[in-house]
Amino acid sequence: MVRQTKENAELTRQRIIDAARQVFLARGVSRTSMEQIATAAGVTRGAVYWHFSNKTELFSVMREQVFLPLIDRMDDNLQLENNEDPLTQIENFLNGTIQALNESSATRETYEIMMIKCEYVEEFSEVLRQILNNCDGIIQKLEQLYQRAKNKGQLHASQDPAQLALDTHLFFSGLLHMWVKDIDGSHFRKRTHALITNHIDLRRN
Amino acid sequence: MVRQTKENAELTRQRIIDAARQVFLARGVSRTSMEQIATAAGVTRGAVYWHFSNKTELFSVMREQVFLPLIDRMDDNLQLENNEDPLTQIENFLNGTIQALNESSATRETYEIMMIKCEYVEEFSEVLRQILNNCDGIIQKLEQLYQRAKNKGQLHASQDPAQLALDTHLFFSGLLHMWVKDIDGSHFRKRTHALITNHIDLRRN
DNA sequence: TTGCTTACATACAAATATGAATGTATATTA
DNA sequence: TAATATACATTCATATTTGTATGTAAGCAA
Repeated sequence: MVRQTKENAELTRQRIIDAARQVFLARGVSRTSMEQIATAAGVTRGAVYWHFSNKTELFSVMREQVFLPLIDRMDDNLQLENNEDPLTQIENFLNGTIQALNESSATRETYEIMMIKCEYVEEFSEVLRQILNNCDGIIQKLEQLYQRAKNKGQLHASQDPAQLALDTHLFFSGLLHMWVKDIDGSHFRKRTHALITNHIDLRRN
Repeated sequence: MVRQTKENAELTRQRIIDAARQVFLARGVSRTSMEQIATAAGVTRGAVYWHFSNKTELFSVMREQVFLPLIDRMDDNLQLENNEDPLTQIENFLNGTIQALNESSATRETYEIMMIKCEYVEEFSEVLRQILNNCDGIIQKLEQLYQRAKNKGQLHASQDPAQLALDTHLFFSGLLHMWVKDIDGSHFRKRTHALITNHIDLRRN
């Protein structure tokens, strides 16, 4: 095969991205060579370099393909609505994200790569900054929801929405990390739902 | 310099470890070559290979030098005592760990390397397993302390020690991750104390 | 003081990875 | 349908890195 149609080329491109994800997952981003990605995708390095200028760009594309939709979804779930029950909305947001991981292997794998199979140095520090920015957004929205919950009398009077938001965000961060790291011992993954319920119930008046 | 005395050799060894930590921190573990470590330590690769058989071993030694004492310290802080105030003991444990990070740059740097500058694949997956094991220990001890707190009436009756322990562990995991990632913007690092206080106060009856 | 060992430095061989250059057959377009 | 651009494969030149092998001067034990 020498020259493909546009559509086929697009398929090849996607195959390369998927192959990259698999090799990143198995060998870590740094140890992965373009040759390994090409082989996994059933093409040569020429094809990989045709579609992506280098490994960093390929990584970015792979990441954004999974993360941008996920962030959108999270934003949606955290959107202020005329909701009678903001606390449950937060709970749903947390559960929804875990559900996304359970449902999509691409999402799961990308998360794992980003958390424990990638070194955030040089070009990759930029990614870290993006992640932190995204965290800020989530924290803000959580705070607004907690404020609403407070206004509706769902919280104890002494609780501060800003602090609650940070606490929930840290809980969620930790949860995602443990979820990802607990690969075989699914004894942790199965508990997530109870953990989330418990976390929210701690706040309920 | 060709042949050092035993003491000097030990100093050289330690210089290599310290140099490795610096280069790991700046370039990530994977991208770091033995040559770079040697140069940073002011020796040649010959010296590095004489003291350590390869990069993985050097990494392990660097890690254990910081982690084993830290884990010991954490264990101590979580030890069951005839303490009147288990909740405060947990609070002190959390604060103590953050304090260790603040006080020792080696600890801080090692944490940063392990969290965002290291890929957990192949030989390194073993490290991940150790970390998870250590987490289990912490969770168990937290649970015991929460049980004591409950017996003493420090908690609300509805709260379950096991769930609280997990929640605190996730909070703490997330806290450490954010603490490490929030390198420049120390706006987060400064809030840790308040966050910890708040987290514990959420549980107080 | 001799001989062995240590604590490195230096040199070597092999493997691996990268980016670019070039080749080429086929889509696509004018 | 001829010209051109595309979608790759192949080849090449160049670093890098690794582990080991060898060299060597000084420490140390007898």
